Amino acid sequence: MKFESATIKDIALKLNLSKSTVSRALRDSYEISEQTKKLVLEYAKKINYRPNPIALSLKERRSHTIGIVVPEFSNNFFSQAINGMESIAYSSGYNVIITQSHESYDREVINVEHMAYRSVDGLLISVSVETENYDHLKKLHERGLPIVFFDRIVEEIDTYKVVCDNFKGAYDATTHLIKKGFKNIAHITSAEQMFITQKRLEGYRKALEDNKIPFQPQLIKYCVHGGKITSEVEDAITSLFKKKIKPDAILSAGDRITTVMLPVMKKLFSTNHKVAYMGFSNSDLTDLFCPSLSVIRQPAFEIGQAAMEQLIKIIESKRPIKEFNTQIFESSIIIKESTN
Amino acid sequence: MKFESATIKDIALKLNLSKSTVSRALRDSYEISEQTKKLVLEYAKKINYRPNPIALSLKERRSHTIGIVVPEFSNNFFSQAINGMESIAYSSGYNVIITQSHESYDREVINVEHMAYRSVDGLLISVSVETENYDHLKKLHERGLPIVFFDRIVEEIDTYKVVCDNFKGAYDATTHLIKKGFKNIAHITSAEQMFITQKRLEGYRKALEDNKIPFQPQLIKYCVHGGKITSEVEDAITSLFKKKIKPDAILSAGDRITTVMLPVMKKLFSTNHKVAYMGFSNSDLTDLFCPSLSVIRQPAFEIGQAAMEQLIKIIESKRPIKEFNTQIFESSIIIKESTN
DNA sequence: GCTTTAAATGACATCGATTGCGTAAAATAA
DNA sequence: TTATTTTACGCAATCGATGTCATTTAAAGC
Repeated sequence: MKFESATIKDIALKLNLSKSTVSRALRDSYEISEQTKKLVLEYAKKINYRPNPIALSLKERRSHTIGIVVPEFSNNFFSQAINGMESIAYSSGYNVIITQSHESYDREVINVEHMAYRSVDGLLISVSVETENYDHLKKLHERGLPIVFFDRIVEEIDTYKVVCDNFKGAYDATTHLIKKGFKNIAHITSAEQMFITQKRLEGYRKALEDNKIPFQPQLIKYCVHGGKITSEVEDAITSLFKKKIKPDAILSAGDRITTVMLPVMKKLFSTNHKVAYMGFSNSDLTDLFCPSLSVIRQPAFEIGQAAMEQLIKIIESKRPIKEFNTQIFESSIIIKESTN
Repeated sequence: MKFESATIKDIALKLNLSKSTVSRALRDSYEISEQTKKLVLEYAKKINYRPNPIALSLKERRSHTIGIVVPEFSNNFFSQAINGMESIAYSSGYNVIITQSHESYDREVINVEHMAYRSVDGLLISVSVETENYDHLKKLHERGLPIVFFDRIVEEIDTYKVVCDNFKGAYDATTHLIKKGFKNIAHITSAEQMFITQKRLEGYRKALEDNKIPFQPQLIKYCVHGGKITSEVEDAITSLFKKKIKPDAILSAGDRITTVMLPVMKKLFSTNHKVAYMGFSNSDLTDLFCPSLSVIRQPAFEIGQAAMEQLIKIIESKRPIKEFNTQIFESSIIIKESTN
């Protein structure tokens, strides 16, 4: 099955003109007489002519398409960020292609390369939890592909980055828990090597320190798959509650971990085990939970917008940009029943 | 900023060969001597040569890319369906491009046309709630673009379709509510013109009929934006509870409506207003709700897989396919506290 | 009536890769 | 030795659109 489209050649043949003339008429060139233009435009409309973007991409080496790679869009933070990106892209005349890495390094490499070699003018990416080697991105970046990182950024590649103040988010949340009287605050977080994991941990530690609560390493649990695999969260929780000093509160880093943690707790402790919960989450549904969940919410839409704006700036700049900054957005903590 | 890649020409120039020879060597043609092949392959590897997919698409009029258009991927049904589609596409050597219509007819038209004219070999689509005119799809379909519909299908276009048994889903859910003793079962549903809305309503009515419960039209409320706008759900609920016969149960059609309905009820009736809830939803979080939610769950992943399989079948078939069928999957009802 | 000049249009190369056809050189057959 | 076949490669067209550089035509100038 093949999908055929009208081309400039069809118009030229029909009207007994050359391809060049038709092309110029369509682009409203001053060199073409009004009469001819009218003729061409009318016929083009009649046969529903559309320029073939593939041919244009080949010629112009531009596709007006931007690639987005996120771990998963069932994660609300990412789907909201994508909405922000789309809003900017569409109003700037760009289209958007989206793929998921499913937290897999291999899939991320495939997607990134497919997009790069397939035409995108630039790339917005939040790396997978597995990604520790950045060669696939470095290589493309060095060869001139504009890249902007958001949320899960790669420190060692010098370009624009857009993140949330993860330190402060975790600091504020931890402080809130401390103020509520919790002393043994566990922190279930994502893979250790991730930049945002480190920042969140720092915020957590600083809050403890500022409140003169000793840091207990055994209260920190890493989930190497970012909570994608339920059992890792289960293992983390099990091992936390095996210790003689049991946590009275849990701070979770990441949407996935937050939402997986709750059913796991329910499953493990059928009785009303009183533990406070607080977590990073952009889900709209946490209010409906039992108990309703206190969360750290990130301005995902705005982060997406900012990242897209920066990327388009790079793409459209005439000369290579040398100075890059990192935009930092504030998250907000929303207090509900789970930390009472 | 431009992103430059090595081309066949670069290799040809360097090795003093013609482009054709290089091309054939890379494709391991029998016409090329082993020696030359080795030379070319080695140099290609050295400079990290990749064929330019844009040029290939132009030439072959095939892109090995499939377009997916869904209303929103924050809707779990769609994100799960997409995962199913990706799994099949990747293992068949296709890449996938995804866009959201955001339940907007205009955006859907733009996305569909962008994809069609941009290169996709085929299209998987679930139409937006606003879409009542199908010309944008008909036009492309008539011109030979392979299209497969899933979930929100378009009846009047003759191609493969993959859906859930919406009639049965609604029938089973309503039957369950009736068996639990509920008599005044309201049905809050999506836009009236949608095929799945009609089927679900039919299932609902049949269940009433089979149980000798009179159908009350005032218990049916349509949300023309499919619940995307909170106020429409609020209005629906308000008007339901204004009547003298108040509903004792609500059956909601659609993920969005289901999850919006609950906070709205909470907001409108702060006291413990005892109403049973049941709804179509593929969210993983409904278990955490207060009360945990009885749902009709659709096999979204499998639906996505099936749709992609059918599409690839059309794309790869040598001769036009004339006979199309509609695959129907069973949904399952999961009983929790909200219908007790 | 012949030259200059502007206006309108066409021919052709280009972007990167593929491919049908043609052909020089080498190998084989007669 | 000459004729034929095989091997190994190059040329050029193609896909759709753009842009440079002619070229034609007509109007204006002398």
